[in-house]
Amino acid sequence: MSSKGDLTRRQIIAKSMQLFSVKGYFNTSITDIVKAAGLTKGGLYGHFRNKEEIWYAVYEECGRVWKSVVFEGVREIADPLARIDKVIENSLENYLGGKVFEGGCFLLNSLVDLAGQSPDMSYHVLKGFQGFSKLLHVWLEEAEEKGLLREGLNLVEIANFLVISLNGAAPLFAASKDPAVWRQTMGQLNYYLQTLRK
Amino acid sequence: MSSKGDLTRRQIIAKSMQLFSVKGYFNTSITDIVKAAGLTKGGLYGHFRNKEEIWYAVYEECGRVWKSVVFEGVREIADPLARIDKVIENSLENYLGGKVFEGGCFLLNSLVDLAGQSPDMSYHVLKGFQGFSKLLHVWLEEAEEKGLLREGLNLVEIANFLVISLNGAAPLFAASKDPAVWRQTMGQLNYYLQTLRK
DNA sequence: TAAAATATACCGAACGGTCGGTATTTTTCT
DNA sequence: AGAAAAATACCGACCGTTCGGTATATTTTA
Repeated sequence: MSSKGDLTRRQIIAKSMQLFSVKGYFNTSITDIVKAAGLTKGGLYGHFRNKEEIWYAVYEECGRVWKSVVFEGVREIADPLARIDKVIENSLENYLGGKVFEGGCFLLNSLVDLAGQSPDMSYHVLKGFQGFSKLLHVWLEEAEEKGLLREGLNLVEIANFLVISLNGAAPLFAASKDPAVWRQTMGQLNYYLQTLRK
Repeated sequence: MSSKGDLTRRQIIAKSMQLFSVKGYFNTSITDIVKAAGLTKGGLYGHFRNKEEIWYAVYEECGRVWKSVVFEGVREIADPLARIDKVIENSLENYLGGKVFEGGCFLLNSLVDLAGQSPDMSYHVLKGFQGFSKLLHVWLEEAEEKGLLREGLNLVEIANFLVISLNGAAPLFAASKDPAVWRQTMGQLNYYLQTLRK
């Protein structure tokens, strides 16, 4: 399972994830990756057929990392609204503000980089964000059933708005490196969610 | 003033703006621009010394376009909160949802593309967003002085949050092409601003 | 006809990707 | 266990192409 080649493959993915996050997919060259991973081109192409295949591997790994950070300590929270609070906190403080990526977020970078260019790849990322929104939506419905929310709210719209706001914080934090970006976003999203409560 | 060369220059800027919006700066080649503008390389390099200079020209032009769309019909609004409402509506419905760009927003694309790569260029874009936030902040202060807002609000944080949310809508709309993205953002930001009123 | 604008032809560097060949492991056989 | 065989991992040179950019020739405009 953990043979030498497997380790190298994981190293390629890890380094590529960082490079794609900072430089973007198109502006990261195979040479960049190869240098960062301490390899040569020939070595790399023994593990991946082409550059796109590296992206898909990074995407999967990034999804795992994202889930582990964003949903940490969430499952055991009974109150669905507190669960959402926790996910927002994890997303901003730990995922974005933490040391997950050196630069901007790989997922958002990919969305911007690939939109209107590589439909297949960007579709994957978009589906991921939609899945996230869907999950928040389910939790909001759960909150509604428990009578925690005010009447007549558009839950789909609220879920999407949360995802959109979280996404907006990413590029501005990446460019400014100012923690105030995610702190203020957290503050306002907390307030916003508070206003939805009964 | 409107000599043939001037017209060509404007054409280069217009086409580059579209290409940068869709493909991003690094993944747009000079050849792409030249083909779109109906020129050859030699012709282009008579107008710009290098690719970066094209970006700066596009940035300035984009700023003009952005202002003209986002602040349309805003000056004559006396109520500062209504002014903010209008700017949000213009940003989402006309700037983002309108036909200003074929793909994503050039400004956000630049922020993502250039962050951690070209400090000079990304600094320009960041300053622009900060200026936008500052303007919203001034309007919020005006609203506070007029007694339109609840007490004890963090106006800087609110202004930044508005900019962040507007920014978050851009990549998701660019990738999905679904107008619901900006419509729902508009709905929730309207609601959010409403809760701040006295 | 002089100047401005554009086209042509080309440069060196870097791109993604391939290839033959060589270490290095891992498996198989005795 | 230890040698032989097979599979794996890796290197470094090189492919065709495209990159941003330049020098010069030709056309167009005023």
